[in-house]
Amino acid sequence: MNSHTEENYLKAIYKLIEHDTDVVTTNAIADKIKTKAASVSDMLKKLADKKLINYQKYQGVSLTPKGQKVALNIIRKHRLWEMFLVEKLDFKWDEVHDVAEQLEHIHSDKLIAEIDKFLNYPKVDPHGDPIPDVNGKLQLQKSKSLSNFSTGDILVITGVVDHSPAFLRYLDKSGLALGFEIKIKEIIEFDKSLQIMINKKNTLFISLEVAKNILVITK
Amino acid sequence: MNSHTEENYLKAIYKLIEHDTDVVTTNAIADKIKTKAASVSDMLKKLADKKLINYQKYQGVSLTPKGQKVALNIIRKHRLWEMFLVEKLDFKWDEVHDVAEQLEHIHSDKLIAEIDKFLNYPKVDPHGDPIPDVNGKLQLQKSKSLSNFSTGDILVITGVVDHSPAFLRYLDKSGLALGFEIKIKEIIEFDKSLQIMINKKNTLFISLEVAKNILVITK
DNA sequence: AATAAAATTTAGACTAGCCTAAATTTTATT
DNA sequence: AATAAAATTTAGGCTAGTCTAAATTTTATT
Repeated sequence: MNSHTEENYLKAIYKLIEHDTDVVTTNAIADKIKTKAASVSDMLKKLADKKLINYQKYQGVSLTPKGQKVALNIIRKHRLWEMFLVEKLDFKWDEVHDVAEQLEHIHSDKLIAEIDKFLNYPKVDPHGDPIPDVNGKLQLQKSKSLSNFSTGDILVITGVVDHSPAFLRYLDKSGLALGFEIKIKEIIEFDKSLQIMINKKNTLFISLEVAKNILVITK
Repeated sequence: MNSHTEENYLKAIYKLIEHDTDVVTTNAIADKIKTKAASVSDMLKKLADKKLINYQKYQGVSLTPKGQKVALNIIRKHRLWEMFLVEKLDFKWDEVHDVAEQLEHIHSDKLIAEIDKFLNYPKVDPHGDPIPDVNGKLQLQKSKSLSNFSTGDILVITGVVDHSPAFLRYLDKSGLALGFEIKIKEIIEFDKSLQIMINKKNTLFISLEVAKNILVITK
């Protein structure tokens, strides 16, 4: 049986590995799940015994196929639950994380299959993150950060990098949401901030920091 | 913080006290939650320290108002989740218990309020059990066991005593469901089994044991 | 290459919950 | 009322997961 805690470790490792390196450090994990490095070391030994991770003392860890499967299943459940909360229960996209963090550990294949059906098999969650399928397959994200584009480019918002409620509420307040069209009117020389037009209607200035955290595809 | 385990103890105590005595024994609790009496003794001390139960060594336990509130809140969540599973996700009434047993421990007031709203504020769960309101108030059940009635009585099924999947599936197979009308055609002298007519259409024999586990009100 | 700093692991201890076996208290029976 | 049986509690131990402090290994810097 996979405990709640074990699942959280595997998910953390998966997420740390996802974009960056091919190996995660003990400290990075400790940081991510808000525990101490010593506790992580303990747990890594146990996960390795169960063949869920590849682990050599002092050398960092990666997930075995078995561990990756567990991690992706948790992520699938997390994202489906987030979708459910937003689509069916009127949660805002900045309110779903903590509850989904609990719901993702409910064990019932039927339950998650029915939720998936109830939501009509969504491909992405409310933040634009892809939802792995039952086999752990992920649609690869071809979107890039808004900060990579140039004046005149016309783009569509597909996701966010930062998922913090503070950032998400800022986007709401600025009238930015997934699926909205953005045209880069100007990139300000001084601080690289962007003047953008949203849905051909409103113009808005956003900082480089904000632009970095908005994911888009070209239209 | 109320742990998962703590909540299960309080729920068990509530359910054991519900109909019968005013005090529960250690063994009864051990039995209910499938643990050993020694473990229960340990836990009772802790619950008493937290003022969740009234407990004197060797004298059995009852819930304090604080403990009762926790128990009723868990029961509320359990029954709302069962309702959700049946009404929205196509679960059968014999399939919901184990999943609801997990879902009842999710902590989020907003979540359960939204589920309640989504279901349009149901008063009873799929088994006919009343759903406590946010304050822990319970609609009192005025239904009685079908075994208490006599030939000629016309009744409506409102609930079940036994909640086991086996019994529930037997009812399904026999064409019995909540809200259905029953007329007692005859009570067989020999074994007190009943011949009943369902919804003025089909007749059926049921054992005394089965009759005892069906709750009804007079029409 | 040697050493200092940083990262990681080990040792030893703690808590929540559980267990078995032994001791104690209550209840039932003579 | 005394004793046997049943119920309950205590004592002592176990596991999962956490922690701090100390030891070890790796990495960075001189």
